[in-house]
Amino acid sequence: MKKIKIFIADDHNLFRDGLKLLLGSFSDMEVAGEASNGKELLDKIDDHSDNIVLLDIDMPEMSGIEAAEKATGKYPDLKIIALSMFGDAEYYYGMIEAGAKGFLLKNSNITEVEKAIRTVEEGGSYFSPELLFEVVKNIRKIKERMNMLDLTERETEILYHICKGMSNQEVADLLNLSKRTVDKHRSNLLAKTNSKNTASLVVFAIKNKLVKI
Amino acid sequence: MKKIKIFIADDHNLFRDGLKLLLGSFSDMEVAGEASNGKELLDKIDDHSDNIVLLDIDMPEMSGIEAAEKATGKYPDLKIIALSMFGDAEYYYGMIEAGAKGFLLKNSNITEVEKAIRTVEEGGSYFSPELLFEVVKNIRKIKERMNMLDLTERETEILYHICKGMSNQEVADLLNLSKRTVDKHRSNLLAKTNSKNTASLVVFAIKNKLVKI
DNA sequence: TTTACGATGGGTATTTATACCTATTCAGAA
DNA sequence: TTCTGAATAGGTATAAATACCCATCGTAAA
Repeated sequence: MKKIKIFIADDHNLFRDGLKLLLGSFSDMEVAGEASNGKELLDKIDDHSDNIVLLDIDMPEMSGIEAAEKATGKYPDLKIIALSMFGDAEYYYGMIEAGAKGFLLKNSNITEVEKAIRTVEEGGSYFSPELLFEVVKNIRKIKERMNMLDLTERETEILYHICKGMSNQEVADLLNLSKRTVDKHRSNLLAKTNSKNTASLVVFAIKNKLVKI
Repeated sequence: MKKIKIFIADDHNLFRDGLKLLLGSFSDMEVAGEASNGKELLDKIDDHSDNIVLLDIDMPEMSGIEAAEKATGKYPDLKIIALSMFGDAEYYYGMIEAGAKGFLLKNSNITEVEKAIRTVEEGGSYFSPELLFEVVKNIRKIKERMNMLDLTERETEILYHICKGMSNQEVADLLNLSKRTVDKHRSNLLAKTNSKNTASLVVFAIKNKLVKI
């Protein structure tokens, strides 16, 4: 009997080890490999393109989404099931775009994980119902985020430095620009995000996860 | 043989189930109960005061710290081992104050968990070495946070309005104060939070949950 | 009953942010 | 190949924020 080979990428040893044991109860599955971050996943994924990958969204070094993008870029047939905590519903679209075939909450039970693995293994898709509910609930927020998502690279960069507490002059010196250029970018940021001043701009940036704090 | 009874409180089914299986490999331990949030833990903890509780810090409804405080208030001899993700080192002091006897990262392996359980069960304390390292690294930040916690009511109120995007003049009009008074409060806020301008003040406020966004 | 501190507000000065206007260059899309 | 838009930057002006100085009043703690 051909076993379903499963690869686990999660930064928590305890979680990986526990999941391994849980999956061990299914005689037709085996955990073929594991990684504690996205980089490691990419290094180890060679010749495993027929595997199921259980991929944690929230990992250090390289986020799950970034890892998923690169992995499906390399192996388009790779079957990725994203694992996320409750409240990470906003990463849903990112993961779908990155080619994930399934999306589970860590709050799921092993039966749901089993169902997801079997469905995806057979070429289908599986998305946790609770998560879909969350997504629908947050759809307005997501739309707002999409509307504003047309910040340019430069604007995003400058927004980051603003949130770090730098003045326009300091940002200009750092990036070898004229202060007037930074002024202009900052004005455009206010307009695009519909903010009236620095304070509301920073709140907007954090609320919409444009910057990490 | 008297078994070590272990209670697991974590909001992720998968994690709980996995941990249960992992602990099952030790013949002298048994998982006597579990809860998916702090409230449930408090409801179920009755007559289990001799147990070890593995308690996740980050839970919905009632945080791990709050749950730990209430639980040790009820059962001072309760042996709590906190579980946290990397980066939650700032909750270290809160958990210690709440009476936790141990602190583990979810990144630990089962051997370390076993060691922690046995040590705490025998009346000792166990703290993950990586976590202690993190704590030392973040000690300056923690001090800063402690220093700033003495924001006055007025300052907190004004900080809130600043984060809403109001100028000093607008805040003054709203609260029937002189603009100069608001100026002064704002300066004091910058000094107390060690921020250099509005942007870093807002980031600080959000990061330290002084305002909700 | 001093003493400390929060809340209030004024004087003055500088720096920074914000709002309009303008223009050039360059790359990619239509 | 024209055309759009991003990135660059200057002129000018006002508004806002920030940094020092200072004082008064009331309350609560030492």
